[in-house]
Amino acid sequence: MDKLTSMNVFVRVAKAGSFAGAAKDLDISRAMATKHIMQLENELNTRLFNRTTRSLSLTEAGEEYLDRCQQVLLDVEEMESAVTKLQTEPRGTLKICAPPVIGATHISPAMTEYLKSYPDLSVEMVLKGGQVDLIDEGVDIAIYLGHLNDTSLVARKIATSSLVVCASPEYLKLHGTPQDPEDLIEHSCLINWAIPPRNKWRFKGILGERTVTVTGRMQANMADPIRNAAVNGLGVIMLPHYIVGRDIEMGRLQVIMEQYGIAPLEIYAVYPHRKYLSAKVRSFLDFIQAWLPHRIGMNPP
Amino acid sequence: MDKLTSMNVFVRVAKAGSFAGAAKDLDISRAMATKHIMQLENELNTRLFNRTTRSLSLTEAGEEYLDRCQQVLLDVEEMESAVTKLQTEPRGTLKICAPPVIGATHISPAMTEYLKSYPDLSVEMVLKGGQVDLIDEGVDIAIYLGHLNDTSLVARKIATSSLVVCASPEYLKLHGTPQDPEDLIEHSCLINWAIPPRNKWRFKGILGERTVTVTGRMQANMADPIRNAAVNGLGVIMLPHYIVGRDIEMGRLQVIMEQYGIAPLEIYAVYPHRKYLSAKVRSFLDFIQAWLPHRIGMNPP
DNA sequence: ACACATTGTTTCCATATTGTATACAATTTG
DNA sequence: CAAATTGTATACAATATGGAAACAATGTGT
Repeated sequence: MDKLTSMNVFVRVAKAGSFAGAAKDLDISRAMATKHIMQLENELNTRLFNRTTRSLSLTEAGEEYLDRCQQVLLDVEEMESAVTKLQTEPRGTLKICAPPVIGATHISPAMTEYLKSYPDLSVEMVLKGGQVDLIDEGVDIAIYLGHLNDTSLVARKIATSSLVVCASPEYLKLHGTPQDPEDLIEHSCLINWAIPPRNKWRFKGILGERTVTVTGRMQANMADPIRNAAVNGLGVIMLPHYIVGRDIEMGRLQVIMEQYGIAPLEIYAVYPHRKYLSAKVRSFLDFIQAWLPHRIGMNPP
Repeated sequence: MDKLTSMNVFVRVAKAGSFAGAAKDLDISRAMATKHIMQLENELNTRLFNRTTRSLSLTEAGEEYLDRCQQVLLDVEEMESAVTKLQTEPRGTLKICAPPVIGATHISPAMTEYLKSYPDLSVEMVLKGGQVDLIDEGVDIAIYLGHLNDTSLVARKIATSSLVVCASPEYLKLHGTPQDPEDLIEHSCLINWAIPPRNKWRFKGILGERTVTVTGRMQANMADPIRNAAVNGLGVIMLPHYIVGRDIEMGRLQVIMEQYGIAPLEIYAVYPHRKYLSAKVRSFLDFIQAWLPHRIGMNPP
């Protein structure tokens, strides 16, 4: 009895929640399904399912076995396609993590576009900011803003977005329009800690570079509240163009200090450093790297 | 034909360098060995061995297949023992990387002691300083000195060693004995870039902490040349006790500024962040953490 | 509450596969 | 150049595989 086959049957039974369902999926008899599972249980000397003739649930051991089985099966598949040099299609589940705004506005549309090409692939998106433990959470790819100094994660720059300083017209009318970086010290600058450059805003003018440590009436770890506050006249913000572009078009926000250069925000795709990269990860990285720069209104990196 | 069995046969054949040898190891007939390999080759549509009736060599595809096969087989074994809750003995090969001096003087003896308990385990030691790419090099555990800021590697503090400032008696007679941290600026301080605190020596005296940036006539990326130079009167060094302890005992070096406190050197074992830690890694970490602090002459962390 | 349908399991059996023994050709070694 | 050893091919016995049908257990619908 091929153990890998049995493992596969096990995974399918666990997913289907029934022997009969899995048997139909795999096009085998119900009898064989039980035999495979029994074989595994005998070899492991461990019950994998709690079954009362009518309902199925994984035991604790079964839960762990399932998790690892899937990994092993994927590894084997990867291995075989790598050796056969058959560039197999991405398949399985791609779990991706991104900051909320860019995730919702850009990564997610990219995802749906990407999925069209690969019917055997499904995707799981987690939108949250800050550092994520890729391994523990089983994340395949994370999107990070700005540089990340972590040697055992691999980061690939997939796009850049220009940073713009802006405020609502009302605010500027009330407090005046800052002309120089130093003027910002007197202003209320709203800070998003999740997006570089945080509270150290660096400008490149005719006279060289200048960095201003700004403060203000509001800080947050997400871009949306900050953007909103700025629209409502609470202060000056420095955010990537992809977040405030629309507000600027609509006149809700007004760009200031355009004469100064600001190093653009760099957007990275980050993935765990593995010896062999799975097809789905490699493929999506290539895709997003080609797709994103155009949509985000900037040149490719 | 059980594919995992076939994979195992393949690995054994590759290692033995012959079908007959592997067959004897596995206690099967030579005929079966060929059948297993042919089965794999047929499924993969790829030749794994170049065989001229009398000699064997892996094809390029075979090389890669071997590498991955071993990983998969280990994973499966790990999985089964994890699920069975049988704490299986460490087995396979443990590849460990350590800075040269501590590697030769402490890790290596620990290793031989440790190996006694586990007959199925073999070890591969790489002695080199600096950062190592654990994944690419297939290293299971690396020993680092001082703090490491890499979020996706896990670091466990396994010992500390006090740092001592010392110089040869001849040097001190010739240049005088420094009494205060500031005196060091006038002295030749030999720096080892591989061991913190490098050229920023921090002392804790009655009057608080003081950090001195030292310079001197020699720098190196390994402790030995520095130690040697100091013994030969080239200057003052700050090195962990486990390196210079013997020289101090023998009178070749003389400790100075003992009245100042120096934060001890922290010794870490670092391993890749994986969801499931293999028995051999977990077990060795526990061992070294219990073993090293006593031998290195310091309290456990 | 009760018949029914569906589920997981067991039994039986034809078929396919596995593994060994043996024979054979090719090649190295003494 | 003989002898031993290697990888492979063939034949055959033992075993395992997989499906059909029977069976027992449990929800479900009326």
